[in-house]
Order: sequence, then C-alpha cells, then structure tokens
Amino acid sequence: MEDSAHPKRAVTVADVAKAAKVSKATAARVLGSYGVVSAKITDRVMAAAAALEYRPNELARSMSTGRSGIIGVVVGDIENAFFSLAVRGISDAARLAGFNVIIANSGEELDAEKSAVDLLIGKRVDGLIVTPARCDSFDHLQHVRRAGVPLVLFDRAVPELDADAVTGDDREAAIAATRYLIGQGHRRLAYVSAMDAEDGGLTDIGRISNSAVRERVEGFVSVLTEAGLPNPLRYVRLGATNQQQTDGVIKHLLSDSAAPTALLASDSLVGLRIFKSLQSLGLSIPKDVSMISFLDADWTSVTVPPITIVDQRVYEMGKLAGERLIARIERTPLAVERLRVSTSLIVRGSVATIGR
Amino acid sequence: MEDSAHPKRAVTVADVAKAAKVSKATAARVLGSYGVVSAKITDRVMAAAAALEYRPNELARSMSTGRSGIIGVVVGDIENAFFSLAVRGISDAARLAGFNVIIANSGEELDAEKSAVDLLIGKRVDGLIVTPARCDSFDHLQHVRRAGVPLVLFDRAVPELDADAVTGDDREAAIAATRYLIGQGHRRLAYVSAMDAEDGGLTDIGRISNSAVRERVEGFVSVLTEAGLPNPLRYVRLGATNQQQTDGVIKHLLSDSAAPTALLASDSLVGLRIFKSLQSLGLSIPKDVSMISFLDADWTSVTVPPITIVDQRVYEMGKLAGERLIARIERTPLAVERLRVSTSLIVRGSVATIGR
DNA sequence: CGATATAAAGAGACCGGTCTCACGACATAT
DNA sequence: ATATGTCGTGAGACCGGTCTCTTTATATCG
Repeated sequence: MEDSAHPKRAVTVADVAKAAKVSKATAARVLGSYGVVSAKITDRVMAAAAALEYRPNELARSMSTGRSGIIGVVVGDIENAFFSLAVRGISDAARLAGFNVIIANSGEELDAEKSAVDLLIGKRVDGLIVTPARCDSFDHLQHVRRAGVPLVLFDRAVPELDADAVTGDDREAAIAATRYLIGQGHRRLAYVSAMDAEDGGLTDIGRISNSAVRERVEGFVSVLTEAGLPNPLRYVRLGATNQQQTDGVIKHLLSDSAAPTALLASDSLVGLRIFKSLQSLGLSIPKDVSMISFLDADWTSVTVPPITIVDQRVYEMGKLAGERLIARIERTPLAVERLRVSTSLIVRGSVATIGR
Repeated sequence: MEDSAHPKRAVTVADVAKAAKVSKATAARVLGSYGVVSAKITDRVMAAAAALEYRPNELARSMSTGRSGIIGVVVGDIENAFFSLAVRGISDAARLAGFNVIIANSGEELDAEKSAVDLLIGKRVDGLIVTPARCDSFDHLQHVRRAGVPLVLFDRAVPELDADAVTGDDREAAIAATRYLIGQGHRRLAYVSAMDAEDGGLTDIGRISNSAVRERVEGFVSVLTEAGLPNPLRYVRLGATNQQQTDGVIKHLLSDSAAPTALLASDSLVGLRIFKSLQSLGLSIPKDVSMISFLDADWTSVTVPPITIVDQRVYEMGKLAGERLIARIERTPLAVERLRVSTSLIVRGSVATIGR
C-alpha cells in the first residue's frame, strides 16, 4: 500500500517544509541542524520528516558546502593482503573523523591510476591517498595538488613531489633482512620482485620506478657491497608477476652453477609464489634453499617451515596515512612530512645456518 | 608560478564559456558531450577547457541527471579474502558498465550495516549490493527498496525480502563435504562457524541469523540424519570469532570422550584458526583429526598437508551480483531472481580414510 | 524573392541542499 | 513612548552542472 505511494521522486526539504507548514529555510535549519529554531517548530519539522521518511541528499549538501565527507583511496590491488589491511587502517581513521572512503583499484597501471585520480577529483573527494604505480610519472598527482586537494602518498614516495608520504622503512628493512642472511652464513643472495621489467634482469637500480622496491634493492645491495661480496646485482630479479613467471625466475636462478642459497621476496604474493615454485621443484626449505618474505601474511605462519618475514605493520601505516590526510583536510597549512613506519624481522624457520 | 594562480576556486563551465566567448549552455554541451555544436565552436571550447584545466564537477552533474554512476557495496569485512575477492568481481563488472564502486564495511554488525546503507543512499548511489549481517532484521533494506534504489543481496538471502540475491549453493556444498567425510569413514563430525552466539552451543538451527551458515548447517545435519547418526547437532559450534575463542572451541570439542574425527570450517578464516589451534595442540592433520575448510584461500594450498576445501567461486559470485545490479539499474522492470553459484569440493590431503 | 524548414547558439529554469540577509515581534533601555 | 537589541522565521541567491525553450542565422523550396 504505502509501497505504491511515490515510487520515484525522493522527499526533499521543501516537501517536509510544506508538511510542517514552515518555510523551506526553517525546515532546512532543523534537518541540517544549523542555525537557530524554536523547540516547538523543531519538533513539528522532525515529525513531518519522520512521517515522510526524509533522507537528506548528500550530493546536494556537498555541492553547497563544498565538502563531500569522502576521502578517495587509489591502491594497486585490493586483493593483495597488503592493501586490504592498509585500507582497513585508512577506513578506521576515516570513520573516527566522520569521513567515508571510496576505493579505486589501479592494478598497478599508470593509466588506470590516472583515470581513478581524475574520477575521484571529479567526485570532489575531500582528500586523496594514492599508492603511485610509478614514481617517475606524477603529472596527474601535481594536478591534484594544483586543484587544491589534499594528497597523501602511500607506501611509495615521490621525492620531486611536494606531498606528504607514509612509507615503511624499506631500506632499513632490507638491510636487516640481508644482514641476517649473511649472519647465517649465506653468501649468494637473490632478491625477487613482481615489478614489471623489460628484461627481468637489472642493470641500473635507479631505473626501478617503484620507490619501495628501489629502496629495498638499494639496502640489499649496500649490505652485499659492505660485506665485500662481488656483483651484488647478479641475483636481483624482477618480473615475478604471476606463478608461471615466478616458476621461470626461480628455476633459472637455481640452475645457475653458483645458485643463490637464499631468496628475499619483495612482497607476500611473490613470497607465496616462490614458496609454491620451490614446492613444485621438490626443494625443501630451508635445507635446499632459504627464504624471507615481506609482510606477515596469513600463509606465512602455517607453512612448514613457517616463513621468516619482515613485518611491515601495514595497518598502522594505513591508519597513519588516514590521520595525516584528515589533519591536512581540516587545517590546511601544514608542512609536508614524510613518515616512515618501522618494520621488524620476525625470525621463524625458513632460513638455514650454513657454512660453519 | 601557475601554481599560485587560483589555489582555491575550481574551474567551471561558466569559466570555460567566458574564455571561449560562448554561452554557458554551449560550453556545457561540448564539455558534457550532448546536444549539437559546430566543429569550430567545439574546438574553441575544448581548447579553452584544456588551457584552464577544467575538470567536471561530478557532484553537480549527478544532481541534475539524477544518476551518480556509483554503486554501493556493503560487506562484512574487506580483510576477509572472501569479500576482497567478491569486491574485485563486483568492481570488474561495474567498471565494464562504466560504474564505480564505493565500499563500506559493516564488520558484520547490524548497526554499522544500517548506517552504511543510509550513508550510501544519501550519496544517491545508483544501486546497492549488501551482505546482510542478519537475515532476520531487514527494515533498513526495505527502506532501500521503498526508496526505489535497486538492491542485490550477496552471499546471504532474506526470503521475506523481495530482492535479488546471489549466493553460493551452501546447502549442497555442505552436503557434498559431509557426504565425502562420511564416505571416508568418519562418523563423528563437527561443524565450526564464526557466527556470534549466546552460548556457543546450538539448540535450534532456525535461530541462526546468517542464511549461508544456516543452510550449511542444515545440509550438514541432513546428511548426518540420513546416515542414521545420532544427535547431529552435538558437534555444531558457533562463536569461533578469534584465535582464542577458536582454541577454546577446538580444545573442548577434542577433549570429549567421543571426540569428532573431522572438522568442517565454515569459512577460510575459521579454517585458518582451526589449523593453528590443531598445530598448537600438537595434533597432526589428518592423522589425529581431519578437516575441510570453505574457500580456496591462499594458505590452504601451502600447508602440510594441503587442505581439502569447498571451492566457492567467489569472484564469479561478485561479478554476477554486479551484473545483476547493473541490469536492474538500466532497465528496471525485472523479475526478482535468486541466483546460486555452484561450488565444488577440491580434495587435497587434510581428510583421512578411517575405519576399514 | 519571399516563405518556411532547420541547424546552431543563447537565456534561464531546475536539481536539493546551504546560507546570507531582511523583516517582524517582543524585551529591555532611555 | 520611542529607540535599540535580540531572536526566530521567511525570502531568495547560490553551488555547477543539465536541459528545455527561444532566438538567430543559414539553407531549401516554390
């Protein structure tokens, strides 16, 4: 019965005003809870609103106030545990401050990232958190800043860009993991990442377009160099983007006459792929080969052996990014800051002690 | 330099129109690509728009067109692999049709769900996909329908509600898994779920407020009954919401003088918790106890032994839900449908054959 | 060559809120 | 009794698009 009333047009302040026999302005004051209205009239308007099932049109509200109450988040891949955890951190921070979150996926592709950013700007989000797919292309991010929209970079920094960033201490993390491996007697160490690359090999660290990966490789290389090990880039591999690619990378690495004895996985997805590769090759961890992965993902603690990992505290990173963005939204004049969240090595059972 | 131009006010059609020396209406026609405009003027407007870096205000656009191009998704917990996979399916379907997605988390709590739904309706989403936390409370969902907003339920159905739903074939899935266990000689089977419950035990299946869980339990019970096993509810346990709770549940189950020989986990998170519990109790799978989990999660294929699972094809479910919603948005008069996505048992190594 | 059809551009209402300003009523001050 | 102030309400502009209706310029036809 009431179902068939007016299936189409939504109830507006004007409708409520008419029903309560007051002006639109007064009804709006009550419904938007601003200005001053007498208690009597307030009640009358509230009653009318309830009877009509009035729901404010947030779009209209946003348009006149200029604030949408939404923050936009552009991530590489929500399916990746790293990002879904980060998103939870961001969401929690946002909710606490009364903001809501729109998530967009870039699939780690620059074009998708650009259009996602454009879209969110178009929706007039109050601020933006972006995980830039490439740190060497940031015109679109400069547009964001020029448009006056607060921006926080996540996980990866763009030094040339005058924007806040929340990242892990990737260099230190890689250093700690690498030192640990060397301390356990390893001398031939490989680093495997999922970054796209022309050739899979690597000649120039500076060319890595993802700052997090670049810093990790730099840390990795610096430790090898400081330990006096030759040709530190020899076992650095990119392109482990899917299981098949990873199988190829691992097979190739291990068939070397001087095969690496330990593998460092750049993220938990790569780590999982490496684990599966080794499993399918019938190799035992850590007897045949040792490994360390980034991120305390689900699977790392239930394998045999459990995987030694670099714990990234992603939830905190996300929360921090959210809080930082909100601070910037609410009181704009704020100096640019680059926050680093410390990581720690969690030693489990995937690294062997060798050579003594 | 250009940075300091006008850090505040955004460029509007009126600005572009002035720059191109045409009327606002004409500029709008070009920028919104509707109506007819001569090639010459089109070029002039486009040039002006490019020079001024015009970005359309989607809010304003939505307000006059009445369409936002956004579909809202309310899930239980994005961090759960089940939902993040589903969200990808939904997003993919949405993107293909030119829609974008706002995600909101309910944390499986009714109040949070209600306010998320309200929020999204307020934002004037074109449609809504909801994973109802409880199937016995749906006033808020009826509001949605009454407001004329297309709605698709996900994973769980509400029979009383006249809305589309996409679910798994939970009853059949549970039946298949249970039959398999019985076929392997198991006679004492436990079902463990994360649903909140007053007591953890269970006296009345009808009281389970999550239809997916209820159907699974029904399937489970029906097979036990048909196999002539006594007291089928004896080993059904709810409340495995975190590791500690799960440890308690498992310890209690297994300390029974007639302890179950196989455990059925209601989702992959519960499955993981059970696995860890068993591990910490020093029990071996499947020698000491067998288990089956729902969902082909990451971790299930790298454990020793790998876990036998009920594969839910969640991505397809999400995609289907997205497509269904979009169909309903674009051509409203459509009969209500309840779609079921079939599941299949993937036998790996976590179930022992016993008793013969 | 004038009448009519048609294409292109302009003027302005509208969406549903917010918010400024003006106005009337009543209280207090002088 | 008149001036001043405050409070509560109403009228209407505004946000930035879309879209209808009107006007103007050009083309087609008899």
